Amino acid sequence: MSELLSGWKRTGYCTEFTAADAGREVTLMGWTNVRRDLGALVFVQLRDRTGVMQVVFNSETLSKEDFDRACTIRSEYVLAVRGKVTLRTGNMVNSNMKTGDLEVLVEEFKILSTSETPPFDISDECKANELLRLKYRYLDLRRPAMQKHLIMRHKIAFIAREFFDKQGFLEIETPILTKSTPEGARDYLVPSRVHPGKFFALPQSPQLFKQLLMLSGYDRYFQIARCFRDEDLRADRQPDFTQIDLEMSFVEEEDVQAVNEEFLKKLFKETLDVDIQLPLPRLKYEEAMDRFGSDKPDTRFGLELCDISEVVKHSEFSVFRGAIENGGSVRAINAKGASGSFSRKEIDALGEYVKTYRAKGLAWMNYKEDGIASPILKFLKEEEVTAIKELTGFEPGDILFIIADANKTVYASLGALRLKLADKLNLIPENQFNLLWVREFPQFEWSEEEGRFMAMHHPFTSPMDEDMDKLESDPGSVRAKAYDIVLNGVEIGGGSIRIHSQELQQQMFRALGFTDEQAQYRFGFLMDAFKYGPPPHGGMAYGLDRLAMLISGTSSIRDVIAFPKVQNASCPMTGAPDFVDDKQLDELHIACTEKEE
RNA sequence: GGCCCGGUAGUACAGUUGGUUAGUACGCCAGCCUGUCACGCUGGAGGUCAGGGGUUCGAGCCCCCUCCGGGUCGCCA
Repeated sequence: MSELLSGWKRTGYCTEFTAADAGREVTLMGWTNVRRDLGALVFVQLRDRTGVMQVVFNSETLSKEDFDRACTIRSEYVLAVRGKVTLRTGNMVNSNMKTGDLEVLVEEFKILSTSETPPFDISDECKANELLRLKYRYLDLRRPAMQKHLIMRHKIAFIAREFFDKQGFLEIETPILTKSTPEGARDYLVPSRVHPGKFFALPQSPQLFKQLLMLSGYDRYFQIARCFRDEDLRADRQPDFTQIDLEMSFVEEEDVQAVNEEFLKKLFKETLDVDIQLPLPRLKYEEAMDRFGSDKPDTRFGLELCDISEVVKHSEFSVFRGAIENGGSVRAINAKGASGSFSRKEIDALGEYVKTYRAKGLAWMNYKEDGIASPILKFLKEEEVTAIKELTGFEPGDILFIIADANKTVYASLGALRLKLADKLNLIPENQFNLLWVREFPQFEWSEEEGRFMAMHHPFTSPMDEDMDKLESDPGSVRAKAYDIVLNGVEIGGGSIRIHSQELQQQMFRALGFTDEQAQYRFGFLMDAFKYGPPPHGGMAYGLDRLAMLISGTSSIRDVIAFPKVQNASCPMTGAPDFVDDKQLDELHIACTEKEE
């Protein structure tokens, strides 16, 4: 059935032609988007990745045999048509189409491929559920919206390569099969055939290799690097994803940030024609948490947090007093003018919402025209209410939401509530791109599960100079030379200045509770290398997928990945992961303990 | 692992209080049609109501379990 090209060459893409081409003989190739059969006249919209062109099969100008053949054309058939570009006039013009003033009158054509009826409509209006689209991803990718996303992703990667190349960065590949570094996320493991019982790990990031490249003297490195983390998925998280990864030698924090600000400026100009003002705002971690309850604050709107602990610390209301006495705090968000925006039922729903973040409850005060309505008013003294009003700017027409708990819980729940409120109150402006740096992250994070401090960024991050002496005496208060780049409340990248002193690195491993033997076993190659003159260095990495997602304006990372995985980390199209032959397992020295029918 | 939402022709949905033969639109198939462009007209085919179990005279609808998808908390150095 499929005909061969036999020397036919495509003149150009479907949308490449204009009125100036009228009369020109052209050859177009593409997929049948829409067919309209009027009996003795058949219209087909021919589609390629640029768009569509109408081609016309006329029974008067084609042989009967050819016209009958044209009548067999169906959706998604692949055609090659030869004919004359012709102007459409009068009501033949379709002003909704880019090529609506043109059509090609077919003189000769080939049906290069036939197609079964696709399981869903290949168009942007298609509402088929995502699982079906992912099962037939190759068809889903024909939709203009998906093509637009992948083209944008390409553009971002291309701009990155162009920019970093011009800045003297070398793109150097690092291994995909590498050594497990269990400090971070779970590793994907690959069994070794030649080393029974031993495993490679897929890289969570090229971190150690890029540091070694600095030691080797490649003082500006970058890579568009595939990374793998065996953790649960989210709307903005895939198990295999791509980083724009870079590292620089002989630099401090500001140097890394300066180069990257220029990159971001270029990126937003060339993708969205948005002008980014430099330098970008810088926010300390502590301030970000205090004001926004988040280390990746969305600064496109207000609703900032307000600490009212001081004025309620002696309150008779035991929930408030208790939280403070236990080392926590009481904080509030004043939703200005939102008094009438929430029914009692909706407020209760917000209370349920914050429980997701382990808050025990949500206190609120609704300042109506006739006074404050609030379930907690009876517990508060008049001067406490007055003080709260003063601190938070609480006025008639406002609603105040208050959470009292451990700081971690207060930040998480109020930070989430802040986003929820902004969404409900339509406070988030469109087409605004707020980029900012968050810096001075804590070096360590206490892990209840492990019963020890863990590196918040990673174990190779340098502490801040002024906190160096507290590494052992007070690890919890040590700040790191670590920074994240945040766009509209999404962490799109992060990095740090690394430790380049062998002694300090050893001290760090000890602070993290590793014995020297454990450190040697896991990171010995790095420690060894550091004996040979590592330069001061630092860098960062962007999540390319997230960047593409935000720049494309979609809310799912799957929209900007050609072949993504679903929530249980499987691929509906290939069926991966899947069982393998016993023979393969034998060769890998793996005994299979679990197998379904 | 927890919580929330969802699963009905190829697709998107409707389906009343549990009650006769499960509907609508698009798509598909056939016929007619020379200017369509959301083509039109006529006719037709198409259902494991996710799967299993239960309650009931009777289940798409109620209950339980399982599977699958989405969101999220934990997790993600």
